[in-house]
Amino acid sequence: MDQNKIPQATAKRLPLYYRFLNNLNQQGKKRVSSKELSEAVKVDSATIRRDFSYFGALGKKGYGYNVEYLLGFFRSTLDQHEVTEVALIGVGNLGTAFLHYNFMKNNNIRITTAFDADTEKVGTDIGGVPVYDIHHLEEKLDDIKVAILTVPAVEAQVITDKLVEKGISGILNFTPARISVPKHIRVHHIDLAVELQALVYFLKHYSLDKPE
Amino acid sequence: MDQNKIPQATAKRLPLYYRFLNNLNQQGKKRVSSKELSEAVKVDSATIRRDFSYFGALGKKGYGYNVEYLLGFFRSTLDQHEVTEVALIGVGNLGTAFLHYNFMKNNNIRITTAFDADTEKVGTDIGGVPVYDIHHLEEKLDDIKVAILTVPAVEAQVITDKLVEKGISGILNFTPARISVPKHIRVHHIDLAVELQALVYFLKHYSLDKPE
DNA sequence: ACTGAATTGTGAAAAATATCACGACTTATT
DNA sequence: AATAAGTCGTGATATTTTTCACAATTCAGT
Repeated sequence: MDQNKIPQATAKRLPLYYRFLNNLNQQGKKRVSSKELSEAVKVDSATIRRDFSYFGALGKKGYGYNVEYLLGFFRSTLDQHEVTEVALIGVGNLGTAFLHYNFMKNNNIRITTAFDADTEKVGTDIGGVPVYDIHHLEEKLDDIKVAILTVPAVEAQVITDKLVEKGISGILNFTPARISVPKHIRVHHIDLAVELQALVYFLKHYSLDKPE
Repeated sequence: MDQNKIPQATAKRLPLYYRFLNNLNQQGKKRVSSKELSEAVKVDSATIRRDFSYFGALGKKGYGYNVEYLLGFFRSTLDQHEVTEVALIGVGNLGTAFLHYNFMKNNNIRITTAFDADTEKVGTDIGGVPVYDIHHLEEKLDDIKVAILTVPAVEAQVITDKLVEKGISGILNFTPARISVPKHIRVHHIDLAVELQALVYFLKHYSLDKPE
């Protein structure tokens, strides 16, 4: 909407920076240099300075960055003032892992609703989140714009279609299926098997001390 | 070691291609075009052709690619002939999800050993994988080169150090901690909270129909 | 055989990302 | 006040990745 100039690669690193700044702040640190931050998050210090510079001059030459100031800045940049409600579809092991994760701690994100087909799970609370019957997806999804998809691959497209119909904006897809959506909806894929296989491939084919 | 010319971006897509070729093959499809594949995996068709071209001329102009041939080619490229044994450290919800995932179906990867600190879990089998006491990591890890790290963040570095000492080559790190390792060891980070937050950020700041 | 439609493989260009390297400024110390 | 050490912000450059666009080739139909 507004800051379209920020490179996607930078945007993907912002949450990471944010979390580490939070840690530093909690440790009572007042200032931090790009070099220190670099060691903590394993991103080149020049890249960090460049990333920050897209938002203006946030630091002081010869000094570094004021942790509290930077944190406040990122808080508003990352929209941490307003809670984002998220639905979780599919309460298997992976889904349950998400339900137990406290996103509120660092991020103003809350999973408010979960869905599953298993009647044993429907009606329970997991990690404080009520689990509804997936067949009632249409009624219970009101106003939620983001969904985490942790269902079996075969269900992925059917459920996606329902989410789309209910006006979802973004989907974090953990199924191996590459789901199809209208082009105004954003889908991020995280494919655990692909990640594992890619790691194995890199180990076998790339010589040591190569980055990422 | 050998094919160092292949771009990293390409290498990361190979497992994805491989899985979809497998699907096609099981469906009995004999040929496929880069355009079809593109729709299935959501990667631009020119990118797919470019990716394949790093391995030589695998297709036929005006025809496309022979599914079986391509599959065989990738099988050997991705070292699918030799089983890769993987250890899983931390049998929480996320870890359990991995233990139930059958990587052998498409990939010749097998989780052979799991570790946890919880005495209730130690000694059990989950998804056919024996769970050992994490304090016996040193004795039971023999010869395993790849580990999946799904422990609480505070434990991450300590356990990593032990893995390094035992000669691990690669770690798939699901903890929010950015672990430190000697530079010849490869670590891939998958940070679930960061992924979720990045998605939310993109939704708020990037206008629609933007890619990835 | 010929024609038209489909599709690859790739040179070239564009776009995105990362890194280098240094002037300018800040702080601390003497 | 002067000096030294530390650090940012950024122009310039390098590297990586994606995309365009088209000649060359193949296939299917007549």
